[in-house]
Amino acid sequence: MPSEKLANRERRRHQGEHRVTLEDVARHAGVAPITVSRALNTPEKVSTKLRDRVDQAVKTLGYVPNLIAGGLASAGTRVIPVVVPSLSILTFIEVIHGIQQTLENAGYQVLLGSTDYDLNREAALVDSVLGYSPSGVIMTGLHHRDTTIDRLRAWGRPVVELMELGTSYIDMNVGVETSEAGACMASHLVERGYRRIAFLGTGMDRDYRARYRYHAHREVLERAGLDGSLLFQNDEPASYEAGRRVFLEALEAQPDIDAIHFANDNLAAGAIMEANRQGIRVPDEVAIGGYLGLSLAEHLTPRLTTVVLPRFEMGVRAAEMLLDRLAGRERHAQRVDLGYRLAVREST
Amino acid sequence: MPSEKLANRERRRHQGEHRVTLEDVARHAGVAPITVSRALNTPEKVSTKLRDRVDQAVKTLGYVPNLIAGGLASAGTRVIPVVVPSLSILTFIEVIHGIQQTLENAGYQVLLGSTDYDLNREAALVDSVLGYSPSGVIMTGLHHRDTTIDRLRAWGRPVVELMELGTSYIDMNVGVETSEAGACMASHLVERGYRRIAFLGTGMDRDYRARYRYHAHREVLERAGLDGSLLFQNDEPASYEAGRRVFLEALEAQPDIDAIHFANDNLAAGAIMEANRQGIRVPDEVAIGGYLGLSLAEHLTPRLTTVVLPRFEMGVRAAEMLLDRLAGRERHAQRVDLGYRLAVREST
DNA sequence: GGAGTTTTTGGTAGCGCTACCAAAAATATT
DNA sequence: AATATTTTTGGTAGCGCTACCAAAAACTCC
Repeated sequence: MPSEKLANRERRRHQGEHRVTLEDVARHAGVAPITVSRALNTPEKVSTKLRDRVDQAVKTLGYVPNLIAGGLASAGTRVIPVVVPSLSILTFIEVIHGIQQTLENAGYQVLLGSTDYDLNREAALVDSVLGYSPSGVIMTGLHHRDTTIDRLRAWGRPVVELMELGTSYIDMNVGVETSEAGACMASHLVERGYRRIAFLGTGMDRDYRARYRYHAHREVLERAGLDGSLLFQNDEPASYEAGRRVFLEALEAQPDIDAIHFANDNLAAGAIMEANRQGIRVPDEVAIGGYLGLSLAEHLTPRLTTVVLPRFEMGVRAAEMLLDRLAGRERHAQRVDLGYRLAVREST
Repeated sequence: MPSEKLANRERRRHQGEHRVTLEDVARHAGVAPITVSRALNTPEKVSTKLRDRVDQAVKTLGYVPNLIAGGLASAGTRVIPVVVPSLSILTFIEVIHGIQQTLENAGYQVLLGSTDYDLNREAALVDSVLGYSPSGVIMTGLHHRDTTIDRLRAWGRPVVELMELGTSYIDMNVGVETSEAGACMASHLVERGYRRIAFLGTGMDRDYRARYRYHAHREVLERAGLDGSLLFQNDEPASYEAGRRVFLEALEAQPDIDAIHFANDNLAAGAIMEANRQGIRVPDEVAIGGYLGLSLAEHLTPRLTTVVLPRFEMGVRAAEMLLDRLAGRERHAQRVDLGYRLAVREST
């Protein structure tokens, strides 16, 4: 014969770890739970008198709203996952900064995910973070596994893909025409009269945006009747040291190189600093151009010519596009080209 | 007379937005919902046969676990808020990187919060993120509002405070003795024979760790019979440009300064690069020391002498301490001194 | 074959809040 | 004063999963 079951109100979970709930606040304030919920979330629907009582009870009891329960009840949280390929590259750091600042000011929280340039890892990460019923998602880049694209499209909530612009994106896209940006620097070097122009990068097997810029670079050179195949790369992550190394490798392999288009400013800066140490005069002996627009570029000797990518603004804009969608506004186009600009300085 | 109420099963929320639930998976696999939950979360408690059926159903239906509901049911999520004062300062970026990589590899997600050095904002942020029933929290620094300290202590889950070490911390503390680190550089400069040593910083009204290092610097100098009051600062955030500016201000105000202790490497690097442009020979005319250990320090000409703070490792360690606590292990002490090291290079 | 133990599977109330429906109170209009 | 409308407040089932309790099945030992 079955043992006697506990009465409903005797059957409690998590014995011994009681936290103040909205129910407690309601009892303390002498109102219904839904009135407490309204006082906190839509105060304009509650009379001043009751609002004051609720606020007093919240303070007195030290109540912290359980956003998990609220999220379950309302089918969503104020969390926004931001998925980037790397947290050790300044590009993404500044973008995250722009996103985080904008979202936090709007009362949202950023859930940070890093894929290490692995699309399978990205797919698993997306599945994981969607479990938190976020309000929207911000992804980096347009390259994903088909499963990821299908999942996010089917999900039906706002998705922003940032960094490079493309013609096929899940929901919204903000960034720059990365190939054009590469072509811009290549054109600049050609117009400056350099003839033996190399492209130097690292980790380009994973960083397809750098590959796009190299392809554009190559096209510009070949259209100008120059050799576009001068490519030097290794598998290291981008760093000053990697820039230093690949710079020396390139000059040793091809001493007649008269200009170098670096895949990014970290590499270019590493090269310029090494050139300074070795007495290689930039741009007299070899011109150097970069990509990104790191603030360091303005302080080097010589100051670095670079293509400036508006990273912080990209983050801000991605967040704003998402927030507008969430608020039912359509202030932004679905695809926003932030543009880049060529900062011509002393190194070319 | 009251209108007829909907039957319970006819009364549904969120009409028109059905997502696959664990219940659907259970029906499809022909098992109870709790068996699906077990298959996904504790598979060793489910027979192979049923596990396979569940996995198949998950794939077929494209089920994504609702972590909100799971979090409510189990009184917690696998989210870890990480609260830092700024996302534009490399120090914290590298720490976040260490945290995020370690937590993500352990199946946790980082919720990113930034306080902009405002303790009131920090208090509000803490209240907000606790609402997600996180497993633990990582804070930056030991200075908080009393309300924040009380709240986190009462919360009763793991809390790690990182960056500087102290004697009073909420739960766990990992970092370095920041005053000693400041004293270390000051001692080095004194031992090198410099007599007119200035301390240069920015934003020190907010950055109390920099103030601690200055106080320690001052003590070392005065104990050596030197003038410890040579302090130059402004209110800008730390940047190469700020470093450049405050460097020129200091030299103009006190041309006899023969060494400078910078509050961080960004400032020091800005100064070195400006010195290069203006033909000021470092360390011959003025020695320069920094704090942090930025990788840039090794590439400047002259290479920067600095106190290296293990930032990435600090992040990794903070995350590991939290994870150990969550797993019921006690591999780490509650207070971990990571130590710093003085990297003596060419600039002193 | 039966008793005892362990493993596997299941039922369901509850986690905390809110969407939905509705009642009560207050205000405006006639 | 009565009626109509608007504002404010309330009841409760349900959001999706799981802790807790329990039953069923499988296994071991005698």
